[in-house]
Order: sequence, then structure tokens, then C-alpha cells
Amino acid sequence: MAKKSPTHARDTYHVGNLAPLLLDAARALLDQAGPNRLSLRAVSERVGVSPTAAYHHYANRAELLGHLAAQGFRELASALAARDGAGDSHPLRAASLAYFRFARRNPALYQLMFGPELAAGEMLPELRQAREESFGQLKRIIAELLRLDVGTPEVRSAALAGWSWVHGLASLAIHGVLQFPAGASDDHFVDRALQGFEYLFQAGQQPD
Amino acid sequence: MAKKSPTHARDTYHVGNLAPLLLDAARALLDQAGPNRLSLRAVSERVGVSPTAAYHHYANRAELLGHLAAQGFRELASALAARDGAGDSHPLRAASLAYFRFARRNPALYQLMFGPELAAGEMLPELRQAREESFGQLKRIIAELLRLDVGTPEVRSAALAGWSWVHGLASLAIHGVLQFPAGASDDHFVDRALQGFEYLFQAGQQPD
DNA sequence: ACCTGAACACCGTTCAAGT
DNA sequence: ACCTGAACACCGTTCAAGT
Repeated sequence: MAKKSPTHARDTYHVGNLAPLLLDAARALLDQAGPNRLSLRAVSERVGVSPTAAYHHYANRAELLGHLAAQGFRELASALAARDGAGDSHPLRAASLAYFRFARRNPALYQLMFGPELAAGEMLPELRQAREESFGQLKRIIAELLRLDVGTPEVRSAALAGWSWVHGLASLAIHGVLQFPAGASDDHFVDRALQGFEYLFQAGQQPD
Repeated sequence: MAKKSPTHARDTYHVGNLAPLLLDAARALLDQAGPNRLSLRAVSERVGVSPTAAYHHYANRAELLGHLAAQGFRELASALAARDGAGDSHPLRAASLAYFRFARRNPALYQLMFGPELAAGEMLPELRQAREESFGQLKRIIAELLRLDVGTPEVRSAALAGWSWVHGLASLAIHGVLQFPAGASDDHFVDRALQGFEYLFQAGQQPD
């Protein structure tokens, strides 16, 4: 007869490679509980291991979260590389849509990737690298669009602009700031913002 | 002789209007410790009051944070209304600069305003209203720029675009994602992104 | 009406001890 | 080498009790 059966009881000693198991459990917990209430203890319990076992694989909570975020940036980079579901629309639209879809499908992960949890303190090298990979993918797309070399100031500025607006849109959408018609699809958000930029910068170019 | 002097000892019973004192202390703690480690207990201790006193003025931690964020949105709205320090530059640049400066001067508050802490659960009516006030101010500026009425679809789309990009830029800057030359001023970020949009949408308009 | 103290169920993290 | 359990210093929150 079990003792107390805390949802995921532990009756044996140890398992094999705990590190990835912890990461998977953290990812699952993240999606269902949000970035704030993701506790190391809850992750450990979900795996069926003692509350302190994680410290033999990750320095602390921040490092586990860092690996999780790094995983997110890698997924984002490959989502950008694939650019599914945009048909044969304009490359800028296709890339924006791919980015936005990733964010909306993984809201908690996305919040973690850009949230205050990781902004403080030293950054995991793996995370920094994965983030660069994401941004690099974005720059490559924009370089192709501008028919310029990656690394030119034009591409860098355009990438900054592009990343800013699509990240901002994703962030606002996830946060629930944007009140849209109930069944608003991802395409609606992106297309509406793109159209908004036309209005905005047409007005910016005509003299006062 | 004091007992243990925990930095801010409490020797008397109660004070006057605790609510604003707690809010001020929370604001101060927020700036120096970040949005995550802002604990109700630390706030109470800073004011010199018992750890549970706050519950007679705020339902819980989330509500206090909500009031703090609402305060932030009100400040943002008036920063947008004032638009100081942009000289007589283009109205879009002036507004963007005002927004961006607010975010960079109050990074922790800004992270709280758009962070995951508030996204979950019910939202404080005061917070919702303050946020609408901020967004309304933005829409008014854009309506003036487009010489259209606030509430037209053009203005709404353009406001969505404008808010997205400037929020995205602020968010990326605060998060430390953007690696800029050491002494990069607020103007640099904004101007560079604005220039980036020109490259981006010029390329978008010429045919393939 | 407002504040306190004890208490409960949680946290992250350290450390000696077990296997 | 890897994992556990006890322990410490923290949390948010509830509740009976004090003023």
C-alpha cells in the first residue's frame, strides 16, 4: 500500500539521465502554469525525484530556465527558417507570421524567453548563442529581402525594426492587451499591423 | 536598546494611511530588486509594519502589483502627452522617444506593466482603465498625425503598429537583447529603428 | 476599523549522509 | 557519481486575537 501518493510518487532511488527529463517536465509545467509558478520543486516532483536532485544537473533554477529559453530560441529559429503556412505571400509577411505563430502557440515559453526572469544576472552561454541564432535567421531573411549582404548597416537597422515590431505585437497579444474580435486569427493581427505601418509611414513622408 | 533592528524596525502599533505608503515602498523596492523579487513581506518590512498588514488594504500581492502597474500606465500617458526632450522633430519621432524614454527610465516598472505577473487572472479595473488611457493618448497622437478622426480603422491599425514597434524596441532594450555601442542614447535606438522601417517597407513596396 | 502573531503550505538552496 | 532528507531562510495567505 502506498504511503501518501503525492500524485507522482517516488518509490525507487534514481533514474537514468535526469537532466533532459527535468527539462521536459519543466516545459510541460511551464505551459500549464505560466513562467512565474514554475518551481524547481514541482518539476522534481513531476519527474518523481527528490526536490534537490536537480542541483546535480543544473546550478540552480535560473540555469534550468535558461536552458528552457535556449530551447525556445532554437525552435523559433527553425520556425523562421521553415516559414510554414504563409503560402506564397510577401517574404516579410511570411517571416512575421512564422514568428507570431510561434509566440502565440508557446505563450508561456515566449514570455520566459523575453521575461524579467532571465534579464537579471549572468546569461547562460547556450542561451546567448541560441538567441543569436534566432536573430541571425531574421537578419538573413531581411538581407535577402533587401538584396543586401548580412552585416550591412541597412540590414542591421531593418532587422532591428522588424524584430521590434513583431516582438512587440506578439508580446501585446500574449499579454491580452489587444482586444480583437473573438475569432481573430494570427493572420489578422499581422496583416492589420502591416497595414498600420503603411498608414503610419506614408503620413511620415508627406511634408507638414 | 533595540531588539534586533531588522533594518527598519517596528516599535509602535499602527500608522495612518498605510495603503499609499505600501505602494511607495513597493515602487522603491521594484526599482532596486526587479519585478520578481518584489515580495509583500519585504514591502511591509520596509514600511515598518507587520507582514500581514497589507491585506487590510489590498486583497493580495497581485492587487498591489496591479495598482503599481496602473500608476505606471498613468505616468506613461502623461509622458506621452508632454513629449519632452524631442525638440521640434517629427511628431511620430517625438512620441516614440517619449515612450521609449519612459520605459528605459523605469525598466522594472515597465517590465511589470507588460510582464506575465499581471497577464494571468482577473485584471484590476483601475489597471485596465489606466492602460486604456495610455493607449488612448497614443491613438490621439496618431490621429493627429494622419489628420483623421480617432476611431477610424486607419488610426486603429496605425496605433497598433506604432504601439507594437515602440513596445518591442523598449522591451528588447530593457531585456538587454540589443547590443549597442556603449554610450548609445535613447535617441540612437529610436532613430535607428525608424530608419530600419524605411529600408524595410521600401523593399516591401517595390515588386519582386 | 485596523493591526499583529502564530500557523500553514509552499518556495530556493545548502549540506551531510546514503547508494 | 548521483541521489536523498533534514535544515535554513524565505515566500503568500488565513485566522484568531489584540488595540
